[in-house]
Amino acid sequence: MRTGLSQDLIARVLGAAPKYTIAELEEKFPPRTLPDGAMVTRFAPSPTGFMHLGNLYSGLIDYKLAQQSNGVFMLRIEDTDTKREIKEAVGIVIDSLAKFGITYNNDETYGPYYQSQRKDIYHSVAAELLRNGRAYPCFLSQEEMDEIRENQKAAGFATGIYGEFARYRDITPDEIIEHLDNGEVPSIRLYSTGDPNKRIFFKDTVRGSISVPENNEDIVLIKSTDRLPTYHFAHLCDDHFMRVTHVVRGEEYFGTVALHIQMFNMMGWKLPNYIHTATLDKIDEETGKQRKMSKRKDPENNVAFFMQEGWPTDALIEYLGNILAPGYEEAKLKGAVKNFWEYEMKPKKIPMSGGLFDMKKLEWWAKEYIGAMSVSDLVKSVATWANEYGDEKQKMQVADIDYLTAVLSIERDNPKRIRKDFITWKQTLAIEEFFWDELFVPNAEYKYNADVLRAFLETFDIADNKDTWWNKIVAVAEKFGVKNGDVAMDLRVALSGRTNTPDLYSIMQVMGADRVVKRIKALL
RNA sequence: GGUCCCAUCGUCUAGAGGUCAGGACAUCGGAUUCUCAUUCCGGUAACAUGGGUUCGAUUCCCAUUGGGACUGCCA
Repeated sequence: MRTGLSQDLIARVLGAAPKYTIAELEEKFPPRTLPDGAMVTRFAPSPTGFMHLGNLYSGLIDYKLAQQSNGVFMLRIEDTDTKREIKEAVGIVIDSLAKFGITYNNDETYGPYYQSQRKDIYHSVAAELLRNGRAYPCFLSQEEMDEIRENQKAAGFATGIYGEFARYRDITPDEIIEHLDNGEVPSIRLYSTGDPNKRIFFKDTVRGSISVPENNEDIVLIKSTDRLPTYHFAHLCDDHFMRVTHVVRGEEYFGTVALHIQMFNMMGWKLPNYIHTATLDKIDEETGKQRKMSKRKDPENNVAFFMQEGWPTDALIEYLGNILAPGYEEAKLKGAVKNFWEYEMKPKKIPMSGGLFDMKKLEWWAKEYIGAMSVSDLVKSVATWANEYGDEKQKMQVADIDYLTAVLSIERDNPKRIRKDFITWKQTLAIEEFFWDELFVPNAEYKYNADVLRAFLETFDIADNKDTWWNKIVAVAEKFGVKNGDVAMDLRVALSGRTNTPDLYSIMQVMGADRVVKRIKALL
């Protein structure tokens, strides 16, 4: 610990006098009164322009934990990196959460929720640290730091500003004033007294007891460039004053826990529970090796991709839910719960090893999910998607809701025989295209038996029930000495242009007599 | 290089000091069906390696190997 700075100097160092004392902040953001066991969590993305799967994954844990414990789930925007900020980004996050049914509760009492608007809080805490000698103003320039790092690397030392490399660690008030008079803006650094030879122990909710070396780096608390806090300092201030009980974050933060514990201890604040989640991986198509999902190479890493492609958002929730709460799938298959929200996840069971994102399994969840939908819900989902994301063709397909409903009703009446070939809204429309004359592509490759088609047409009556209809097909087959299936195939291809379709009778019923006759005649 | 985390079928996982190591997806085979999709039945498939501890280890400990994260005035 070093000698603290005077109030005047603190005001000069920070650019302005701090607005609050710690006691005032404690009063302004009182401990929450919640039922026992209630968890307070937050989803805290930095607005980088899009939401990726990892975001959704950890946000889902946050939300679920709060939801099942009658706690509070907040959305906090970590917009302290002014260099990388992107305008539309926050809207994308909010919109994505809404689409996945994740709602947050940003109570005014604990706001504001944009870190860029919480400067007063950070500066007030920093002032306290400056006052009691736990932090100091640092005037190291970017060039100096680069040089220090290069030298450290060359000498084989750990990089960073610590010990002898922390040149301004013991700067005196007079020297500070000198730099200030010079027009320099300092960063505020932690005055670390940690000893890397000593170890610090903590409990991670997922990984259990962990021991790491103490932190000895004089990490930056307040940046000189914009006087905004770094992630570490914002984490300390925000998660304390927002009264967060469980901090869910990616494992990339694992290495900085020692620092965070150090800061919480320094302030005498209660450490939140930490849940460090594993990254979502995929197999690289080129190398065949497992790796972290990447923004550049993997379009499916962007949740916007799933919405554009029309994946049922709930299916994605189910899939992700089963990953973060192993056992959910079994519970659902057994009928113990209806959906992920009903399943109680155990924080301790969140997997700690990297999971491969498995598109095949996602497809399965999607098929199951759509298979369980009512026709009207299915129609609604498909139409809503087409109107928001679809092209002209897809919008046309959903224009006539009655016809769309008829098309999508095929093979959905028998609960044991629900077709499971729908995966996404987009793909659903695509495989049904032949029902629309504008999109129907006759099959020119297929060798039709014109006699069969002609014979079928002669007896065809749209009013026939399925048995009568089938008997007529059998009769045609006998007449020409071909198999029943061959007749059906001729008709199938004639009507749909495809060799694979759902129930033929249903198709004809939905298409209507005119369309059936017209398409067959076109081949004669 | 340093610090830290992880390791059960192809994938996601369950599991306990003694189990035929269980499930799901994928895959393969069979039955049903006018094709496809369904549905039903069945099969293949795993405890990374080496040392300990123990009557006994895949389970506990150590090492090795492999994978991952971090090592920024980014979060």
